[in-house]
Amino acid sequence: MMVLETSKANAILTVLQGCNNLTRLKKIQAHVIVNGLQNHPAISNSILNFCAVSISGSLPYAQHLFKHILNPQTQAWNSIIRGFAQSPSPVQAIFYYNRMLFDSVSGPDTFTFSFTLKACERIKALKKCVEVHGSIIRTGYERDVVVCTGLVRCYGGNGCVEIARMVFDNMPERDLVAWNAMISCYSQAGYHQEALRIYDCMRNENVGVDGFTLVGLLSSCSHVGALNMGVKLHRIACEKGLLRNVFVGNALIDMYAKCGNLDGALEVFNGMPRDVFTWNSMIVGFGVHGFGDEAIYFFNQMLEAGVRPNSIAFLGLLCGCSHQGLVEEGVEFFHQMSSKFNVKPGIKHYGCMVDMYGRAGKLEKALEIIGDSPWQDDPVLWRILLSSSKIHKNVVIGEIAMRNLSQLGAVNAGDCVLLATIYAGANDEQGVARMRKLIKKQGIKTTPGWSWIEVSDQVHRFVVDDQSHPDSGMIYQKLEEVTRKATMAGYVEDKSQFIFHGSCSEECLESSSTYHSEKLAIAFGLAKTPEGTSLRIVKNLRVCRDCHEFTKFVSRAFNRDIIVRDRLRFHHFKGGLCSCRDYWVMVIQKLAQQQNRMHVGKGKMEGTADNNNLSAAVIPAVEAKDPASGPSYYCNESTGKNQWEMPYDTPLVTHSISFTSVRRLGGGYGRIYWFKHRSPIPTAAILISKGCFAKECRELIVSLLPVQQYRMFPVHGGVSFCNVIETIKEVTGTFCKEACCICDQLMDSLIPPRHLAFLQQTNLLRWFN
DNA sequence: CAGTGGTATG
Repeated sequence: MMVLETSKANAILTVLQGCNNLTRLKKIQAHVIVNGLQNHPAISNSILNFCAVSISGSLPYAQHLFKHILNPQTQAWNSIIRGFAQSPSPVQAIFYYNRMLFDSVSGPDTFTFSFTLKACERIKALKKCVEVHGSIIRTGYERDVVVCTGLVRCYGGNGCVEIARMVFDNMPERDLVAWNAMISCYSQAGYHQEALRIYDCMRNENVGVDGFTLVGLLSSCSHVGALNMGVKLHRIACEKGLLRNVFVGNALIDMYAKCGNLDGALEVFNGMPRDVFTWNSMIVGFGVHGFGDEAIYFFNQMLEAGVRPNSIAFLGLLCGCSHQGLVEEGVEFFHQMSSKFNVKPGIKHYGCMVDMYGRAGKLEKALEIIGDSPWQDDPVLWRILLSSSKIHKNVVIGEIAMRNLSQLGAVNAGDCVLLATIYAGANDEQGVARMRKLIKKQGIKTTPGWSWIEVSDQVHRFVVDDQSHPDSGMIYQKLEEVTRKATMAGYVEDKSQFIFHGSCSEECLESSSTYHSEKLAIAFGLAKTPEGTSLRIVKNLRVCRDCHEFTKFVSRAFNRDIIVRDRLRFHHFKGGLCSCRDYWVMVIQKLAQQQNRMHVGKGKMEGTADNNNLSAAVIPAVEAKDPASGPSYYCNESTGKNQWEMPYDTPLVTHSISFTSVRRLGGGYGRIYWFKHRSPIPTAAILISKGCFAKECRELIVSLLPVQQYRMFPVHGGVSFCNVIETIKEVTGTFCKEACCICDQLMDSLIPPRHLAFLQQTNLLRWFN
């Protein structure tokens, strides 16, 4: 009999392995039940795992299955956590993780942690990550490579690059994935030099290189304009046969385009399979170089290839049109966006339009665009208009733009400079004086300017009047020589007041800035590279007029090609001329001071970061309500509030708990857990707070507690769950899971109706909001 | 029985 069952079970397991859709699965399931194997651990796990994890599975169904598992084992928990971690609502993974820690006899293992960390990373739950980290250490899994890699990613993704690095450094061994995680962490956080630097360490450890490594490194190369490094990576990609990897190819295209080498980009493009990213990289690449025609060409090719353009394709397209002055085409594309391609224009698209009209001198039209856009309350568009007004010396529109900026409380020094320049152009001394006063009053707040230059695989960064470079002395000496030669070639230093010369670089505003960062970078580059090679410099701001002139003459005097990528576009200096044909004077700040970062995903970020805080967690309990399985909590979708579905006085059986929560106590969040020892009357309680309970709150809580034994417990990230468990042991004298099962600590606003009424009567509700 | 990673726009 046993043998027969085993062979049946094995047969079913084999069929399950090949299962690829839900309908089929349900048939197999029926078969399983017929054979009485529904409690076979391997089979039920396999079914659950398929439903939770597979693309052709079904998470709700997995949840349903999970609910009916009596004592889910670690693997079952893992399946459901993993399923949610990769789902559109990773927050539920954390919900299950918490329940696992509290409700389950099964403890977490390395898999649990790696799935949970993935969820933390995706929803940016830093505090939860810290806490999981605590649990990892406590359970002794901190030596596991995969778990640590998850931690590195999670910390990195939450902006804690240094912490990520610490975890990384403490790992007993690091595999390729771990290195890749560290590289992409640096790269995505904008620590490009570090990303490239760590690659050197990596090479010493013989872990090899794969597509992931290359993508991370290439992304950093494009940000800092490290073409030489990029070319080396290109070679490695060739050797490893990775050129047909779309990710690598796309990263290469982007790198070549951002480093100003469009031929290189084209070459890669021609030899690889393509996806949307590929096309976008080309369109954007040509667009930011001001090659509108080419951008349009690639756009049309993309359509022919049957790829649907998305908002980024249009951004590149409009940017190209705007720079090349293709107003009609740009307008046409802008309209087609929504009418033909069903892509909703975003603020950046509107920005391009304002810029396009503004640049073409159609300022009224630009004003109209802003009026028609949903972003009138955003300073960005007004700032673009202000810049356009400057190009065309239009005082009236300039003042309109400024008025709007000031109404939005968004005026900054750069704006004042722009308007002052317009006034100066109109010989309005008073206007200029007004702006000067305004700048003074506001205090000049500028983005510090810096320039990057790559010299023999090393990226060097300079700021204004930088003295921090080890070769500082040499650099300044060289700069003197360079300036002398440039002057002999005809360069005249333009130290006159920024306001009268249309410079729009913020760097010019920096106090008595004698040596802008790019001059230092140029001097350094000239000193450190062989004659005849070209210099590539990347700036975070626009090139100022003086530096632009300077670079022109340097390129002639030293017979060097100098390619400067500034915030907005490329300048190819050669023989005393610049590819932008001094267009830069007109190329305005446009997107330079875009602040839409603030708008994108604002609520989301703030909301989740706070909500996932451990004891404060407001993670919605979205467990589907299943009438068959008795009272439950659920999240009311329409109000977003968690609902209490259990009558307050329901006598509870084992595995249930009476629970109430108090929010915002003493400046933190609080929570009370009541425990039952197989009896409907709570025998002990634990009060948990993020900080300390306010005295009056404490009194209230204690008066509400139907128990004699209680304990106040401050919670700190990283140890909280363990603290709670320890405390349960202490308070109850034993650690009996059935007796003291904490249910759903996450339901913050879970206040039973009767309790709520009481709170309203006593005006105590304010503590809950 | 299982697990970790990637590109374009700013």
